[in-house]
Amino acid sequence: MARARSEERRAEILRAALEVIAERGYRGATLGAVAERVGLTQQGLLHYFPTKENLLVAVLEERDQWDTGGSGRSAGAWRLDLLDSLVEYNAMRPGIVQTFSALLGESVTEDHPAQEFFTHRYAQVRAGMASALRAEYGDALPGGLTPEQAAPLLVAVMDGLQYQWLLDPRSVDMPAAFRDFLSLLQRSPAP
Amino acid sequence: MARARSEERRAEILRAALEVIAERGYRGATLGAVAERVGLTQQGLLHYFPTKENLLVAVLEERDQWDTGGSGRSAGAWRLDLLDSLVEYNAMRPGIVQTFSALLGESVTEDHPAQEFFTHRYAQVRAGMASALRAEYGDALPGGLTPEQAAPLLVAVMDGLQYQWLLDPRSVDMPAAFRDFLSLLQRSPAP
DNA sequence: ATTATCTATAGATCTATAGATAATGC
DNA sequence: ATTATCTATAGATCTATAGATAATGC
Repeated sequence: MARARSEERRAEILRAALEVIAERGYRGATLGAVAERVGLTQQGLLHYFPTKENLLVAVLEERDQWDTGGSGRSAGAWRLDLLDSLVEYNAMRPGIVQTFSALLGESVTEDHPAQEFFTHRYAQVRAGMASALRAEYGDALPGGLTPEQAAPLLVAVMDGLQYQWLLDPRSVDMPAAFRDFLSLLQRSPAP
Repeated sequence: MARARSEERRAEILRAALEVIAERGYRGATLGAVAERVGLTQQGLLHYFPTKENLLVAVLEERDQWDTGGSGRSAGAWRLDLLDSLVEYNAMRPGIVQTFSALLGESVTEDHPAQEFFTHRYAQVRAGMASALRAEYGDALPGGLTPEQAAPLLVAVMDGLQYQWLLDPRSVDMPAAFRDFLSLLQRSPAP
């Protein structure tokens, strides 16, 4: 029972951390703000996550697990037809998108604790996208591109659209724009 | 002469601020670190920029001027054939790219002082890209897209590639990937 | 015993204000 | 007079450690 309680607490804290990071980034987030959200003192929170960096790592690990579908499945296993719904789903969760967009932005600064996470993750995702593209369209894509060439573009579009959408949701229809990009990757029907 | 000295000083400070922001983001940057880089005390720096936010605004304004080519020309006037060289040029200035990628990331967090800058800027850039695309390719792009639909994708690819490249320059050839994207926008030659 | 929280607090920083001092321009 | 810088410092925070106290599990 105590174990269950404790894990609930950790989950609550992670949820609160996600929110606070969305609002202020990792560097701007304070342990006190996270603690307050779950009704703890800052020192009480440190009982669950001994350092601030520790808390961030836990947030990232949770995301990793989410991406791999909870199972041991590698994060590289994407299916193109599901990407669409992923983007649609993200458009309904601005909070999560904001958290990871803020972290991605911060991660390019020196010695940021999320740097390795993102570097590793993108390498994996690019590889996964390439194989998904190959499965769907074969080796030859429009513009003479290979799946390996298209993969980083696919990832870039997803990330880039998130920033435009977060900054100005009324001007950018993220899911529609993403579908537009996918249609660029299909052989245009013979005119 | 005093005026000239003063403006040199301001320019030095802006350059230093750009560096420090690249290294630690805006929230992580300290006035002390910027001051030290130009041989001033933190209080001495405040003589030129009375608040930290003031300094950031000056950095953004400088960028705006850079984008508009120094003249009064609006930031919306892009030419597609120059985008290529812009990306190539950026690939040689990781510092600048890092500064603005870090700021873009932070700007999606609450009340960030660069939020308005980026929102406004992206609206302008999307419009400019759309008209550049129309000038180059007419109204009908591959995949059945209009220039207005392709514009946000173009911007997204540029931004997204920057993150992937900054995180892992050896795995991502940013200029090549960008050219790949441009080739998707051209009508594929009849097979 | 172990776990969960709290109070107290050390030790670092950070921004910004106040006011002094030196240097420069008219 | 104005401009450029400095020292001193107020006032806020922030992370993390130490150690006490209460609650829970065996």
